[in-house]
Amino acid sequence: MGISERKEREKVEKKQMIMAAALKMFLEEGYAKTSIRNIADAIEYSPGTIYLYYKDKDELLYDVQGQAYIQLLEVFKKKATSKDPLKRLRQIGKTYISFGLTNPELYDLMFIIRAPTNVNEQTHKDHGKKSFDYLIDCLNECMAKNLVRIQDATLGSLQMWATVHGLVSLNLRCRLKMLPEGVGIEKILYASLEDYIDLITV
Amino acid sequence: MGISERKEREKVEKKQMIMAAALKMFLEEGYAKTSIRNIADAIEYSPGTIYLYYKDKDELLYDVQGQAYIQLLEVFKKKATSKDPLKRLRQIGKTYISFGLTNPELYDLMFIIRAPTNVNEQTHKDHGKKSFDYLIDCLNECMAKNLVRIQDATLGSLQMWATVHGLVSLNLRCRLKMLPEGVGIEKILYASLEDYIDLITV
DNA sequence: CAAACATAATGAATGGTGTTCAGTAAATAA
DNA sequence: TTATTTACTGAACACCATTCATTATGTTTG
Repeated sequence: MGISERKEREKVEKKQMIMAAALKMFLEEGYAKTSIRNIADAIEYSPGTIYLYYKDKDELLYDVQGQAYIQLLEVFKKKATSKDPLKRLRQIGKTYISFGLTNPELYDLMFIIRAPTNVNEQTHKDHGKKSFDYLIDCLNECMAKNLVRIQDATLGSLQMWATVHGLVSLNLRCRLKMLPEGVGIEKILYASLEDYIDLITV
Repeated sequence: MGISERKEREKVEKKQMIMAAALKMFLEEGYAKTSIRNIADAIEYSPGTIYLYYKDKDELLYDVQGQAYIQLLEVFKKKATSKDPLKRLRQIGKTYISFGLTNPELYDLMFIIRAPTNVNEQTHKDHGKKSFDYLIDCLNECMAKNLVRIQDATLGSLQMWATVHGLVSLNLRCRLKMLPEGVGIEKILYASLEDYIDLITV
């Protein structure tokens, strides 16, 4: 009997439909301003239905975060492909900043906001590791070729990630207003990254 | 007639009383979980009264943020006082990380969370600038003595701030779970800072 | 085919939230 | 003493996340 299979498929599809609607609304209006009722309205179901597929609003966020991590990794794999590991390191950094600048709401969901009750550490452990490993691998290659002044790839990756995340998140939260005006903030962020990579190169 | 003066004083005192209660509860329970009603209960006034002193919950946050910036600057002035600018730079970085680790909720209020409706850019422009200038001055002194490989003090300060903020905020949001376990996260943060300063020193 | 069962969806109800505002009480001025 | 200003109240409004008894639909069994 293929009925239970079909039902299973429909269930998965409906869950994806809910997630897609939620993601769209999170990006357009922000997580906080998107209510379960709004999502229910958008997909033309009652609020209660959403709770048949997601335990609570947090759970919905975790799913969206996982999706976002996949997106980020895909962008890395598309944009940071130079054979030269040092060039690739620059590409990774640029791609990350560009990702944060062009998808501010998505970036927010992934790295900045806090779910009302908890954080799903597993989401970040699992998905986050893949992107982080992409950086570690690149840095390891740089180290093997003696291109960078870094002893530990993990520590070096953490430092570079902290730098770009710091830049992006401070900008997203309008905490860079004390910088001299006139010059475009985006230019400054990229320049700061370039400087950082110049610092670590031999 | 000193009556209006007294009234003015009482008004200021009451506002401070509200802010103190709010700050206490923000730190204990977090901004989101603290309701105007809770604050009103704590100070034994009705919810409506709070709106006589603060336009909305956002405004209350801005006031708390201003207070927090003052605190941060005071810690800098107390803990980062070495005559040697390079040592002072290390002290500033350490102090910042320590501030974020020991006051996670306060750090959250200042640099991570978003007020429901807006961000008061002026708060960060004004208060933030003072702390940021403390860093710029230090870096300028390092540059004058040819101690660091940095061309632009503002850009250099931004980079260093991004690094420490990145470290602290990623940790606060449990985004460092992919790091090898066992080693204390705090140690790693401080080590990462040390590495960074080693990088920029001549 | 009809009855029994399983699944899916509903939507009102609960207990919260920020915010407003007509009404009241107290302090001051006339 | 009366009038006026000021401070405060707390019920009311429109929302929120979440729950759950009820209903509707689809599937299986006798």
